[in-house]
Amino acid sequence: MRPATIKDVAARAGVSVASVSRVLNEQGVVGDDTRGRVMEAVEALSYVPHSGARSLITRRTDTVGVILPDLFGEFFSELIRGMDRAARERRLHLIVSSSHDDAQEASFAIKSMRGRVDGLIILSPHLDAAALAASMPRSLPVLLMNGGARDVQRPSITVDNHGGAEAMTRHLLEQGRRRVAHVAGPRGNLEAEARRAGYLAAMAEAGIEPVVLDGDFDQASGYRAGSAVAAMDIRPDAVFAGNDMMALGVLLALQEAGLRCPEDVSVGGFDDVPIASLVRPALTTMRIDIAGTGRRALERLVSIIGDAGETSPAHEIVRPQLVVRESSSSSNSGKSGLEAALAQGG
Amino acid sequence: MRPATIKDVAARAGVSVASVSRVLNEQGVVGDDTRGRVMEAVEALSYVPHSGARSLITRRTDTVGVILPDLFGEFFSELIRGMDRAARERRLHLIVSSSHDDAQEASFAIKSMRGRVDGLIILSPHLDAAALAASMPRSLPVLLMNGGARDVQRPSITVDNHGGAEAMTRHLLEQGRRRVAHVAGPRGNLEAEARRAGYLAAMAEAGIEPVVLDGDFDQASGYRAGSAVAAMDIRPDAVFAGNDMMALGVLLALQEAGLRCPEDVSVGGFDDVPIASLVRPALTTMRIDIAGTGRRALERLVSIIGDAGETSPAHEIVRPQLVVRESSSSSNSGKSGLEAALAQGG
DNA sequence: CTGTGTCATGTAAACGATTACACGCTGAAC
DNA sequence: GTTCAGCGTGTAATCGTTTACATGACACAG
Repeated sequence: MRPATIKDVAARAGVSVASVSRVLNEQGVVGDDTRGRVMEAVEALSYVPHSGARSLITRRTDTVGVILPDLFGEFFSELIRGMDRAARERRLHLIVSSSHDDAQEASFAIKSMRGRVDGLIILSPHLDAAALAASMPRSLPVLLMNGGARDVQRPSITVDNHGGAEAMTRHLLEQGRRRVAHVAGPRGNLEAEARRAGYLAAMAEAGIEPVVLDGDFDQASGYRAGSAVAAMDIRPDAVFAGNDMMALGVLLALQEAGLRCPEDVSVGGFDDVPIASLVRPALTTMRIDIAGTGRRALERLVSIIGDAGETSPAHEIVRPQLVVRESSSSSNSGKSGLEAALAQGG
Repeated sequence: MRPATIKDVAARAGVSVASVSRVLNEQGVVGDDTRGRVMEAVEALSYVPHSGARSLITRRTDTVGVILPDLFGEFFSELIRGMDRAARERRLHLIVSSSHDDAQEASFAIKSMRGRVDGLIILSPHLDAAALAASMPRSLPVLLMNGGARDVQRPSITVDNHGGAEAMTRHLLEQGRRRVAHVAGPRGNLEAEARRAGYLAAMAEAGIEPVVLDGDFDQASGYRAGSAVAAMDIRPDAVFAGNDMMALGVLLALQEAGLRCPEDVSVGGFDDVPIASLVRPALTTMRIDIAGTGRRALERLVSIIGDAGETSPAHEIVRPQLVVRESSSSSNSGKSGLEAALAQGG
């Protein structure tokens, strides 16, 4: 039994397909009588318009695509949640495609989405803007996040990673720490590079020799870096990890090595993922309103789609905010940190 | 400038649209010469077939929908990741729609996806199977997860929550604990109910009076329950939380109250979300291969779509596996737990 | 009674792909 | 020299919508 078409509905209601269409789209004038009979028929046949046929003629799909890197975890799930909410309010659908580790894979994903979405949000922390741009015809509305957006002539939303990293490094220094080490994210990841650069800038400003350890944004690499820190001859008294997940790994390694945080080594992260406020000691970090940023990204994409070609390459910057918690504040009672954690967890 | 159509490609290549279509779909015979010229034209015009037009005639959208509840967090992001991978391998797209708290909202989401997907994976931990079934015409392939799948006549994948809860409770009892409390998930959530029932069954079997505290699957509610446990006159010596996030909250509250885990109170969770192995003490839990289950769900949906109507209502059960970590094993050295954590985190 | 404007509805032409069928050509078999 | 098979290609019908335009009914002014 094939699904009902608009013709079936028209036949059952004893009207023309045009009237059915008018009722469903609430366009043009329709008599009350006609409307009623159409509604009844739609209900009875449980009719749903064929989206393909519709998009064929309207030239819209009411769908937007989201291209994500492989790194999953709390950051991206929060981001998508924000986008999803905003999309629903606008009656848009969201096609997601994750796990794109290199530019080539991402490029392929973009190609496979063209023709079935009205616009695209691309999160590509890897450079290779050229490759990306190549797979995006100018006609396709695109909003870039996380990356070399300034290079491509496209609208974007990026986090001020450099400034955030500077702020965090300065905070640790202001707490009286001197040997502040940095656990960097993966090479080639633009966000990681910017955070590293911000750290280096702040250290240079303070006239202190920087110490950078390698990591790749996941917890295990943070753990390894933390162990390395604990074993150093001249042990750092603070660690700024390139993101929260690595910071958690660092915390664990320090604890494991018998070091107290923040007394022996204070720790800072980046992102403020939900779990950050829920570990002990609660993690000092640079907060990004992740879900809000996702929502904002979708809203901007929608406005770009609406403008149809008016792709003003406006580069919007999200400025992360320092959130001081126990892991970096020596004068902190456990209680206050805990209450903060609880408030956020709810 | 409108995007190129198959006609434009045909014109540029000097062939008919039929040949272009044949080249692109690798169907039927085409001469090498023709093929080459079509490819060239496709490239030059950066042509992408219009998915709507295609789905109109082929009656496929090559897209599957996923309906999620509001509860986000690591569990669902892992699940989606598994689905996404499997979908990509099959050149399918994934439309996700989250944040559906009640059956009515979910029902609406299902309706809005009909007509634009070939099939649907529905995660609805809330009952109201009737409402759901109503919004699903039999013609639409559906795979149910998490819930009252057995009631509706539809294929499903569900976790053996009852058995898992029994196993966990027995494990805690076998460790010599007697006053094992349970932090239950939200009322009306079928998974939560099953886990509670499993706990009650195991306690009855052991002839011990059960103690159930209310929670709603998030960390904050676990924290509240943990605080309550710590303050009890006859304090429980073990807590089985309905999921890992609540277990983390319990751990925090206990620590806060100055109780040691596992010495004073041992703790068990459910799900084995990635973070579970990465907290201290590492969390004993019932492991579900979350990403693998997501993959499996997608694969089954695909096979249902393929069978076209042969909707065998096979109810597949995923059996969680007990993973003992520090939070419940008194004879555990910190080191071994840590190594396990590291191995998993990588 | 005729002309005109308004309102409700119907008719039919798009939209861009797939594919059954028809056609023309070549070469082999008789 | 005819017939036939097989290959490569083209023609045109079809999918289910939306919407510009045509149509018909009706009321009202002249």
